[in-house]
Amino acid sequence: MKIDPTSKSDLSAQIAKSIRDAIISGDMIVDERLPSESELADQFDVSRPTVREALKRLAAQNLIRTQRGATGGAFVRRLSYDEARAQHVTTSTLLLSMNAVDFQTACEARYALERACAPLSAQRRTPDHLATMRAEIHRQSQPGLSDEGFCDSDVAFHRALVDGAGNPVLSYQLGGAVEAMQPLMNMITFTQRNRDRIVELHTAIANAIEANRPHDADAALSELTAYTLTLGEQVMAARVARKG
Amino acid sequence: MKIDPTSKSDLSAQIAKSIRDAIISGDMIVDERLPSESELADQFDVSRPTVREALKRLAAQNLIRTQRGATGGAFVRRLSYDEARAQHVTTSTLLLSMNAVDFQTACEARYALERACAPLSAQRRTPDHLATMRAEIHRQSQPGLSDEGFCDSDVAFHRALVDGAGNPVLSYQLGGAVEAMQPLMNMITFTQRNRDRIVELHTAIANAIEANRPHDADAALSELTAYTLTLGEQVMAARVARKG
DNA sequence: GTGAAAATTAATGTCAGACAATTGAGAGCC
DNA sequence: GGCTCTCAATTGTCTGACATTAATTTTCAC
Repeated sequence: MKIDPTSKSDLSAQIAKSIRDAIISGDMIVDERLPSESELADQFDVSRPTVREALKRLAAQNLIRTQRGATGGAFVRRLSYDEARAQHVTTSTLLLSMNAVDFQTACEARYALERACAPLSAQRRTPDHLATMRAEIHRQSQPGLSDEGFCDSDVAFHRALVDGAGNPVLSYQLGGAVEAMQPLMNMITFTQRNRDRIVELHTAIANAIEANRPHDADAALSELTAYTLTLGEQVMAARVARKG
Repeated sequence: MKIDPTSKSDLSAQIAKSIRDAIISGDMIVDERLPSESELADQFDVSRPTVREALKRLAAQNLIRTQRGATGGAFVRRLSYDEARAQHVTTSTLLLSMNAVDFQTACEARYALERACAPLSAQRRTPDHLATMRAEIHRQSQPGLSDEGFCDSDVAFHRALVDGAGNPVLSYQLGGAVEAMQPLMNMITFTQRNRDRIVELHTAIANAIEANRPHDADAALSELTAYTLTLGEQVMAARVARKG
């Protein structure tokens, strides 16, 4: 294996790319062991620290895991749904916080995605999913619940709704999106929101899911969208009023 | 700043986490310069190579960029939509290829997501989006087009549909999903598919988007979903037949 | 005085070699 | 056979050095 010395990018970036390509293309399979750091250093004709930097890049993307000891080394790692979702949440959170996304855009995206899986959830949710939704609704109606607790419960409720569709790929995609956006939306709206109203809408959603009435679920989600948007506008108006 | 020496994880992982938290929490803002590697080494009481491994981890997640030279260093990087989507595509591709996702599940997730934004696209698409869709349809109907070219065009068509919703957050979420799944689906189905049929369905979608008829767009996408699922079943049947 | 060339400097990028820590495997003993 | 002990392989970390890059400052010819 060779590395292009005329390339502008770092050696460690090139080596990481080379190995990443091998993994993505299927040349290396899950749990396969990579050559040791010394061997890689020889193969790529670089020093061991450079190889290590490359391996750390891959580790940061959950592509490999490393083990110390005699039979240790770096191994191709199976990316689990949970890890993938965690990565998705991190990326989405950063994207939103760094790009001044306006509230309406985030809100629209979040509910558009969620409504995509509500019909499937109505059709296939297990009693477990439904029980989780009911439990979270109950938690949300406790007066002593903190704002953080309410937000967590909100995320858990919507996650149960998404998981109810019984499609892990969908759960990964939407779960990541909802988990990233819900806290941001709660941070904006918690000053203005009426918990009773949200509990009411959540109950409507749960009822529709329980009765396998996709259309009702969609309608309830529409109302929740509209209510959230209204909250956003109220917060904006309050901010303008304070400044003026 | 200090690092817990009793923790099981690597020093470089701990340092990376510490800096990452500072960025996510907003303690460090975009384009802010991190201390130099030597300074970080002093602050965390580790050697420079260890700091460098930590920085490479962050670079792999597009959280920082580095610059050489006198005024160089590591800077907090603004995560762009394109980079975020690229990361999302990479993660999704890996997840799908490593977890033996069955065709039906992937197909269902992909079209559920796409149908979520079709109504918005019908309402808001610009002439540009429509022109892109028409151009890709035309390209797909050229007899000389290679399988790879057809797949690329397919992705471009669906991406235009998603972008037509005019919501960058939605484009990031769905674009990533579609771009990751479409090639996999094409890889499976290209032996069986009928290009004319796909062009026909794409045209129906474009017509519905042009006429702002969300319901028609949804129906056409449903048909495309059903057709794709049929293809998947045919491929499976063919495989069984070969083996038996 | 001014402008271009050269030295300075501060930072990342890379290398070589060493030692520490961990862990599985096999030898040796009972 | 089962237990312990040593050993060897591998990753984790450190030290110190040099190379490379690029902005800044200085020098010096004009």
